[in-house]
Amino acid sequence: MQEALKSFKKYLSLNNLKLTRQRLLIFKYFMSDVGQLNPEGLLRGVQELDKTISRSTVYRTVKHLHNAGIARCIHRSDGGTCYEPMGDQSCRMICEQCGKTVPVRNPYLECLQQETARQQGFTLFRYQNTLYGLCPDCAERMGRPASPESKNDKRRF
Amino acid sequence: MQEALKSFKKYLSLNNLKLTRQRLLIFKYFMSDVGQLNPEGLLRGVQELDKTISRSTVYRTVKHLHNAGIARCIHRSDGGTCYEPMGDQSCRMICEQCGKTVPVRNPYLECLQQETARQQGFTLFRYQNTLYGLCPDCAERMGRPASPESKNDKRRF
DNA sequence: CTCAGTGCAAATGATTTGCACCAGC
DNA sequence: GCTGGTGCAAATCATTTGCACTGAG
Repeated sequence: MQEALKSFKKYLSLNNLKLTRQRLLIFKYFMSDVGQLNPEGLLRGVQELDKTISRSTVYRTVKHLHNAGIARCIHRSDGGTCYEPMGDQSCRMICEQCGKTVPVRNPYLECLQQETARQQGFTLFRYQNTLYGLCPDCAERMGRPASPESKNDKRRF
Repeated sequence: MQEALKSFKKYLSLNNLKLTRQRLLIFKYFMSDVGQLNPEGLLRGVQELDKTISRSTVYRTVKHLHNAGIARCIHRSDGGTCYEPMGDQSCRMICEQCGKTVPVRNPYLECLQQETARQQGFTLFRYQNTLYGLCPDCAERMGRPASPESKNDKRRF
C-alpha cells in the first residue's frame, strides 16, 4: 500500500496533478477493499466516509488510478466495469461471468513465453497474459457456456 | 462458414426463432469480415447491402450469434465492445517504442495455456497474451542489445 | 394464419462534461 | 495567487425496449 501510494504520488506530480483530500480518500478506500468493485460501489464506500464526494470525482479518480498502473480495469461479460488493485501477477484468468480474477501459476508457461519473444528478436519488458472464460463455479451454475441458453434473454417483444 | 451457418440454423430452430432475411444478411457479413467489428461497424457494413436494416436488429442479432456460440464478444479495455467469429486466439507483441504490433504464433504456447486453464477448472473462451517490449528494429536503433543473445538467432517469422 | 421479427422513436443506464466556485502547492 | 479540482446538473453514448405493422414457417 505504501508502495502504491508512492507511485500514485509520483504519477500525480509527473502529471501536474494535485493530491486532494478526495483523491486520497478514494485511493485509500480502493486499496483497503477486498477484491474488485465497480464505480458505484466505490462511490458508496467512499461516501460512507465523506458524504460530499461526488460520482464524477470517483469516475475521474479511478481513471487516474488506472493510468497510474494502480488499478486494473475489468470489463465483465455482462457489460459491467469494475476495478481491482493491480497485483503483480502478469498471468491471470478472468471469469467473464462473475469478474473474479485468478492468478495463474505456471513457471513453464512464463519461461516458454520469454523464449518465444527472444526467438523473434523481441526485448521483453513485461507481459500480460489474460485468459478469459468461466470459473468453475460459474460454469457449473450456467450448465454450459455458449449454447441455446437463451431463456434468460428471451422475452416477448 | 457452412459449419457456422449450420449451427446458427440449429440454434434458431432450437429456440423457435426464425431465419429472416436480416438475420441471414447480418450473419453473412459478420462471417465474411476480417477481424473484429463493433455493432456500429456491423451496422454500417450491413447497411451497404440493405439500407433498411436497423440498429436494433443488428444488436439483437449479434446477441443471438453470441448465444449460438458463433460470435465471441470482446469487451475492450477502452470500454468498447466488439465481436469476432469464434476461433482465432490472439497472442501478440507490442513494441513500446514504435507501437508496432507483431503477432506471435506458437501453437505449443497456446496448447500449454489451454491446458493450464483446464487444470484449474477454468472454461477458456479466449485469451489475450500481450508481450510488451522492444522490437528488434527499435532495440538496434537505441543501441541496446535486444537481449543477451537474441541478435544472433534473430529471425523474421 | 399465427407468432416471432422488424424499424422506429423513445427510454435507459453508465459515464462524461461544462461551469462556477474551492483548495493544493 | 495561480491552476487544477470539485460538485452539480445537463449532456452524451451505447444499448434496450414498447409498439404497431410485417413476414417466415
